[in-house]
Amino acid sequence: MSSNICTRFAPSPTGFLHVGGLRTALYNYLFARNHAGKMILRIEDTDRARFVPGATESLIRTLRVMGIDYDEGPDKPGSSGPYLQSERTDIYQQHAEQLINQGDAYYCFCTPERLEQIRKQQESSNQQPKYDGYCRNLTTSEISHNLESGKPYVIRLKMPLQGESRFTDLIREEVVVQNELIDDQILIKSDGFPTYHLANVIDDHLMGISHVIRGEEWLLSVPKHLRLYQAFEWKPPAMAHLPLLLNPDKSKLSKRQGDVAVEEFLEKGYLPEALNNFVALLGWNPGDNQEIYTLPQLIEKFSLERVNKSGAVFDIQKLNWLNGQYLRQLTPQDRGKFLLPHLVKAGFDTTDHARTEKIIDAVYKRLSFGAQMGTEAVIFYSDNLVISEEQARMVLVKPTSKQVLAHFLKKLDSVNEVNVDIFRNIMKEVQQETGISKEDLWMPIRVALTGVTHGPDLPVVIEIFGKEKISRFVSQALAF
RNA sequence: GGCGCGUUCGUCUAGUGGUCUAGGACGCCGGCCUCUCACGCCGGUAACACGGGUUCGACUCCCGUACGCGCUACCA
Repeated sequence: MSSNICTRFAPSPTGFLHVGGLRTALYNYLFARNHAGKMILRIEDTDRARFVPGATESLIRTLRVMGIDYDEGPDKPGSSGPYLQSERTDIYQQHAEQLINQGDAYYCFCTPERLEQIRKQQESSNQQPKYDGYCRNLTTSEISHNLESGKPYVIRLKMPLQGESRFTDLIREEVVVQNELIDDQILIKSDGFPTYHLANVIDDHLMGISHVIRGEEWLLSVPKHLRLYQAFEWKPPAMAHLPLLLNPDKSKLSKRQGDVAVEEFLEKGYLPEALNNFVALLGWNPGDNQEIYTLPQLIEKFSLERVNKSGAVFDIQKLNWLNGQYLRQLTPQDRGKFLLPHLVKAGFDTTDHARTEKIIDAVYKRLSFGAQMGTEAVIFYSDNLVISEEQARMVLVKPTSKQVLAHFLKKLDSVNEVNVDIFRNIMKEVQQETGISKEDLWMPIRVALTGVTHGPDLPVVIEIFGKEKISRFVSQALAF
């Protein structure tokens, strides 16, 4: 780890890891590893009102499952800690004071009510809402009087009133913002905690972050951050603002339109590798025609230059396809290990290991994700024939079907057990005796055994069923 | 409203002035395999937002318009 490249993923503990957060974390990880640099996990928990107990632990757990193996974080102490911003308040306080002393920040005693009022005024006159600078020029005696009388205050950044801020983003290139439009951002809230803007600048500097890779929603606050770096006389890190992940209707990806929590995808039986692969390709592409990449391959190929500028729709269909690809690539052992819990979750009896293995083997090619095990394997766990679809019912009422079923049952009675060879023999004999073949021959048996017109190969099904169950089901079908 | 960012098949994207009658993938449609569905294989459908420039030549460069999204909090 000889390079000076260092990235960070800095979520706030307000809930589960979001797929958008996963992508941000992944890009930070890929970039760091690609440059033989390191990555830090920092928890931005300065908003006490939105803090969710357990969220930090959940975030850490999910990142671990996803294989995003950062170098330092709350659970991995290193030289840059502490990694919880709530444990760094002294640092922020100290730096805020420095800013005040330098004249780069000022105390503001305005009440929320006054702030609300000026905002309303500005909005009604179609102006950009912005602090009016009332406390910018308070005299020192006014300030000390307010302070001494215990008046609540915040500390604000003193932004230049004119000129422009320009910076180069690694993804968006040149960005220019007029300074007069930038608010005197609150740096320290009245509860003494810093806002994101102050904390992230101080931490990024102190932790030696070389590249800030985060969502596009932060793009317009970069000038404020740059002003801070300037005031502290620090070298700002390189910036890369990622395009947003979108709902199918192109709005910002949200819970309202399907799942967004990584844990939920994991729960449903999506493989971490597939999720990473999919999410990596949302907004970035290595330029070849490959679709499936291992994590090491992603690391090797990743570059910020190839990150797109525009938002990407999270297309569940493609994820399903990709996850199916990964599922089918698994070794039989891994497949069994991965799919078994979903059989259990569906409430099926898995105590017979050999049988369970056969069932998994019979259906895995039909799955996009693990939870589909419940519907795909249900045919092996029902005790009675249930005809649930119209198509299946139509098969059974055909006269030829009754004929096939009757002959089949008679043949079945003459054997002691059923295996693939015996089954095939019986079918051949039924065909010869009835003159019925192909679909008219096989489909009645399929429907009689499974209740539906689709499913795994019949020989596979009959071997898992066994003679007794086959006989019972066919009798039921005959009586239908 | 103001400001910022963006705009290639329905979706993810390749494309960095001529190789584009625009390539790949998902989806969809058709075919093969087959008792069925799925898998797999083969084929098809479908896009440069619009208008001006610049240039011998624009998907590619510039400007404008439209549309989308983001920011506009004592939230991150």
